Amino acid sequence: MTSMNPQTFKVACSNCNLRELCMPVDLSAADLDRIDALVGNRRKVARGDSLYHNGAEFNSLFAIRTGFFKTSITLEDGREQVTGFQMAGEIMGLDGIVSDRHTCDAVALENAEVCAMPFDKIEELSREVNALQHHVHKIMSREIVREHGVMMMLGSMRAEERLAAFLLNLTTRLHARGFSRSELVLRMTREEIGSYLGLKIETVSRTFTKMVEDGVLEVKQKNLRILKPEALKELVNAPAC
Amino acid sequence: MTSMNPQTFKVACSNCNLRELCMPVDLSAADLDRIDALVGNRRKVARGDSLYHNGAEFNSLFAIRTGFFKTSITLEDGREQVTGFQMAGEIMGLDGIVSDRHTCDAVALENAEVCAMPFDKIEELSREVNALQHHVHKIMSREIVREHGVMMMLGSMRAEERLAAFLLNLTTRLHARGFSRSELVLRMTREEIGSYLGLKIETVSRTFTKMVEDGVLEVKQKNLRILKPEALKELVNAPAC
DNA sequence: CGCCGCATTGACGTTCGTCAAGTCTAGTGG
DNA sequence: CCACTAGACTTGACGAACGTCAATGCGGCG
Repeated sequence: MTSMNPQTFKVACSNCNLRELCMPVDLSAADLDRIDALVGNRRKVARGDSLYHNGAEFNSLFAIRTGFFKTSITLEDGREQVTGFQMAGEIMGLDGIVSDRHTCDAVALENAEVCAMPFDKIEELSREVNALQHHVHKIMSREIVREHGVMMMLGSMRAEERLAAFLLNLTTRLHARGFSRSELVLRMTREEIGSYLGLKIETVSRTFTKMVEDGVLEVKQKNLRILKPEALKELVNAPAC
Repeated sequence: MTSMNPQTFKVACSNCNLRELCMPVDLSAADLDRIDALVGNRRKVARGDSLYHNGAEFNSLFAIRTGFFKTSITLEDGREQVTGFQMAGEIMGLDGIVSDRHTCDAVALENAEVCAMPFDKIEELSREVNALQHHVHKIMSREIVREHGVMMMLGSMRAEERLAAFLLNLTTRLHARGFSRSELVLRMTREEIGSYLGLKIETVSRTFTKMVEDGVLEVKQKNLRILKPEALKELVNAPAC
């Protein structure tokens, strides 16, 4: 066990390889040091465990260092709606600011590590570091815009368009992290994809099958290869989702 | 024309009756004065006109003083998705922060008046007034949580549930502004309701008709009366949408 | 009055959900 | 090493919910 986590050196924003994705660029060395101090502690979350859940006290935002999460809300009758999938460099927990309590569940879909950033410290520091202040605003605005895209998917697209938009979104984000544009491994189940897209698992499965028959995709379990990216794009006239 | 707008006195946050809805409470008189200075200029928007549109340069957030808006995004093929309806005291334009451009269209559904608040001034002042800083964060977080509710509606609810959730949401917000809980006037068309709820206009119409037949609603044009609020609530197990 | 936009209603079609059976894979334990 | 099992996924047959198309109603306004 001990050998699994040999890193005893301090992992700071200043030497984190996700910095461009996560934190503002163009900071002075002094400001960078102060931002390092934001990161209270790092925390491991095992696959299947939750980072926070609906109703829990909100204290911190979380930056994902490694791993993959889903966020979801659940109705009283048990219906679950996945509201998003998050990967390395992305920020979680924004939903908790308004009421000092988290309003959704965040579950790790693979073993993950996050940086916890106490929100009162973020507010304190962003009064002094303008770039941080604006960055926080941008992160929240980006989330609002992302959700507009999801609303467009759910409200106006048919099953095949939704799945195409979803795959293009995933590959775009993975490519920004150095992965292939054409090959990816799904970290979520078909059911979770369906919940996110407002479709039942059978419809997700059938839509994958149709895309394979059309020569657009290769599907082997959770491994996907996109054979015709332009065909996917044609299925979606969407803006930036 | 001149007699239609006789108010030549300065309308400031400090004497605005929407203050509790719009701005932070518990401010010192001095801070309130500074917040007054945020409101650059007021602007009238006639019914059918747009406050901003997709692609336009982002400078300001807008607080609605009077009137009613819709925001929407449009695909290249013309499909429109209404992303929200906004009423007095609510803040518009958050989508523009991330890219310095607005990413949706905001159209007045009735004659409206808004306060334009230059965003750079908001950032400047919120470095000094902590309550304002936290308030801005809360507003953005609240919008994110609201959109989670919309995703739940679009992804997991049937037509009747969606309409019930929509009506309850409207009456709740109207009641917070001093209007009746049981009577309301729809400012939007059936088609706009449908776009927001991911339904076609015929389905919206039929669902209204069914609710009337069930004795839940009275519908006369855009005038609604809710006869059985508990029946509406039973249709929705939703959290806070 | 007559037009126009919005809304309603009916008949019918399509998409997606439901139900049920069956397959595949990974993991477990004999 | 190989049955056995559980969970995830696929596939087919069928049905329900919603979309589409078309006709009609109805208020408001020039």
